[in-house]
Amino acid sequence: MEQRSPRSSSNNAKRERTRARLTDAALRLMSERGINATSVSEIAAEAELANGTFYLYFRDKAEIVAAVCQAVTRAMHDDMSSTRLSLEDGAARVAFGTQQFIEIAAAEPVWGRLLMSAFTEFGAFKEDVAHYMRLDVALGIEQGRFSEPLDEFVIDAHLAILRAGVSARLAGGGPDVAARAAEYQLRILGMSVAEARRIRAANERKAASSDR
Amino acid sequence: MEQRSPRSSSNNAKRERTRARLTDAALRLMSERGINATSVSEIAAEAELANGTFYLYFRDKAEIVAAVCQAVTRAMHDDMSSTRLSLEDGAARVAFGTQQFIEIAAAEPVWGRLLMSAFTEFGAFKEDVAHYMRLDVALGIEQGRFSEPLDEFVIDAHLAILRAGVSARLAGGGPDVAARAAEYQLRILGMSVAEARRIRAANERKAASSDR
Amino acid sequence: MEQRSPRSSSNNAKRERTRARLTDAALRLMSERGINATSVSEIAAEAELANGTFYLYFRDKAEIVAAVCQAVTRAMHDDMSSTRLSLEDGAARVAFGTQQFIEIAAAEPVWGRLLMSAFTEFGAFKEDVAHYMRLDVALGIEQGRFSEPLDEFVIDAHLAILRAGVSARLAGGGPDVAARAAEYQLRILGMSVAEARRIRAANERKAASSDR
Amino acid sequence: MEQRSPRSSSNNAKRERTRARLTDAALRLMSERGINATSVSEIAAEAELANGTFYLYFRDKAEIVAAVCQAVTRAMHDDMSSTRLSLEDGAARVAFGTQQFIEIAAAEPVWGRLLMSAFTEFGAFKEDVAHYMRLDVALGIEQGRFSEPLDEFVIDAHLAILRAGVSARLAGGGPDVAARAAEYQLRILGMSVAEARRIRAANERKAASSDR
DNA sequence: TATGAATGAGGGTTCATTCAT
DNA sequence: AATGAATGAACCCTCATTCAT
Repeated sequence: MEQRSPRSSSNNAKRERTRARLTDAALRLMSERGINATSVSEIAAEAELANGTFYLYFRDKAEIVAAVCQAVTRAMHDDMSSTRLSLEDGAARVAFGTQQFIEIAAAEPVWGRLLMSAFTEFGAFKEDVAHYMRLDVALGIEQGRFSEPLDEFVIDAHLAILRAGVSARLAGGGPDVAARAAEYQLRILGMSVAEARRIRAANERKAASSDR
Repeated sequence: MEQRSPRSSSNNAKRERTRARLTDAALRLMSERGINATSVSEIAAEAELANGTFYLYFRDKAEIVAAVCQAVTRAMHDDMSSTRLSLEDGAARVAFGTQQFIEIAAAEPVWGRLLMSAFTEFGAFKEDVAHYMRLDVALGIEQGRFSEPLDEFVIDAHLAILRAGVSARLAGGGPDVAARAAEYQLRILGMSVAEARRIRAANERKAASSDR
Repeated sequence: MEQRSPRSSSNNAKRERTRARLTDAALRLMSERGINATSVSEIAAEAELANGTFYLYFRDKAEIVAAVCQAVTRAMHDDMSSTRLSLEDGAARVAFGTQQFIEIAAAEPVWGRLLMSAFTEFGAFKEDVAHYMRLDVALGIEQGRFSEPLDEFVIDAHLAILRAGVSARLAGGGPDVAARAAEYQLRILGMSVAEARRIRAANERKAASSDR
Repeated sequence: MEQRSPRSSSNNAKRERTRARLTDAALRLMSERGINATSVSEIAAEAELANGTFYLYFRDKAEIVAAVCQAVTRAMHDDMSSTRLSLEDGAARVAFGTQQFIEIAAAEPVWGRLLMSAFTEFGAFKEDVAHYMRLDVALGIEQGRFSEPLDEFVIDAHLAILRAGVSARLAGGGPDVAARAAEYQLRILGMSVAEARRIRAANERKAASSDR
């Protein structure tokens, strides 16, 4: 109580660690059985914490759902960024982003499955993913690569395809699902079949050359 | 014993009416708050029936969910069929089907919202819709109108766009959402932007000329 | 309404038949799944009658249970009486009665199983069976064949052995179970092992010579 | 974190106390009205706990039934053991065990009544009691005291007599019921009336000299 | 901060019984 | 006499949340 700063800093670190234990546990469980089907007690137990401790870190169940979804979104974002942002062609970015997103979801099925759950059981989450998508699409439009306008619905359709891709991939679809999803998105944006295919092919080369 | 038929017919009528009260109540509630979030007691209460009465008409909750989804599917099907089947071009059929589906969902938002719920919370239902979709897509492919193969994923993508269309429309999107969704589907199938637009335009004319 | 007598007699016949349908149904079901586990609706359905009809014949569930138990007791009694009553030795009667009782229960497992159920789930029934038992034991005592007094407990013990015999026989025990149960009862009554065995042997001969 | 042990010990103490409240309540109620006729809510209410609390201590109703039966079995066992095992004569042991069992059941009618219920409504329990019985009977057989073989049915008959004894005693039968039940068992096993009576008499002396 | 015992509303389901027809 | 639709209390069980320690 006297030495405020050091103590509270260590406390903060501890707080952070405990919080992480909870979100990790929640991620694991919700990914496996779905968001709604995961109970607060199960989360606490998985985190090796007492039932009531949960409420020292989250106001209610909704709050941890939000936190976990955000965490996964962020983690996926971290796993992606490097190559994608180096692409100057908006269309290539859109395609590469989608393809990578799906591949990461397949490589980390815990993330992927949570996302699928979040899409259907936790509305607020959608916006998180849509954000990045919008940026890439906007870039492509600016560059005159796409004929479609940038509005709500085009993003909705994009997201829908992304979801379908993740879902199919998690359900055992081969890796070409990712590339196809990307290609479909380009077509939706108004790109010709030939051009979309070219970008897809280029991306598949890039994806193959990057380690993961 | 003599007046068998009238009696049992009146009883049947009553049974039918009560059953309808239940499915109607279920439709209303599930449409509003989602399938899982609607409890059997709520349904019974909304139907102004005692809790236990529910189980005289449905073995369990799953059964009424199935019944309601089936009823809505059937109602939508009835509202659609006539014109669509008269179209000989598979591509036109695909587009017309999607557009009409979305418009009906918008005209009967109670149906539409239930469908959205059913897509995510009642797996069996998806297949019902996918079935008709597959037929139309197959026709188009046979006619050489599409370049994409007819496989799982292409249907998944199709359904995803349909869902996005219904959802956007229910959320307040204008009527062009329906036409756009149809157009996107055609593009996904590998049709050129111009051709897809042509079919969309033709469909919009047809839709306008049919009363509903 | 005018011709009271003929009508009501035919009605009585019909009433009786319907009542029998219900008790038969109850017997079948309760025998299979136990008394408590059989519901009134199931009984009515098995009797091909409407739910509510049941209450025109029985005040409540307890009443049909009583009726069924009584009916079975009576049926068993009818199946037994002839030979047993011709035995003049009380000890032989006791043994023969028990043995036959168990054998009939094994031959008509529907009866047997109901009895087992009734013993444990329907107290009042016990007295029905005890009645006949008491008579035979009393006779033996009068004849000086047994050393034990005729009181509550000796009858309880008797019944307990009878029950154990029926139960073991229904559970797959061989036919010697019936003879052994009878022998045990004689021993309980104070008869010497040798004498009890003699009577058992004599009974087994009688049982073999009677068709059923 | 430092005072782990005291804290958790106090918690354990509380847990133990609450659990005991529940088992006690269950014992009382099940003893009065039977096992099946006692509902979880009644148990919780009798224990002055909320409904849901029950499930923090027992997975389901079956578990508390098992726990209560086990507890009573154990309590009875603890109340018995000392003298019985000191008897070297298997026959004496059999008789003494039965007599004591019945007497304890009479002295603690709550236990006794639960046992009666358990015999008929909780199958698993029967085996618990049969186990000890078998040991004693086997000993007597080994010593050549009994002429009957040690098989399923002889144990069934034994149990049946024990049950009848407990039941009669609880229903108001005098203390000689216990001794008589024991005597009957010996007779069933093939011991002569005189010898059985001798052992009974010896046991009654022992029982009188033991405090309870 | 952390615990974990306790809560109680709510979920799905069954069933003896009543009553209008 | 017969029907069978309707009732509603009761049952077992789950879970988000609170609170004394």
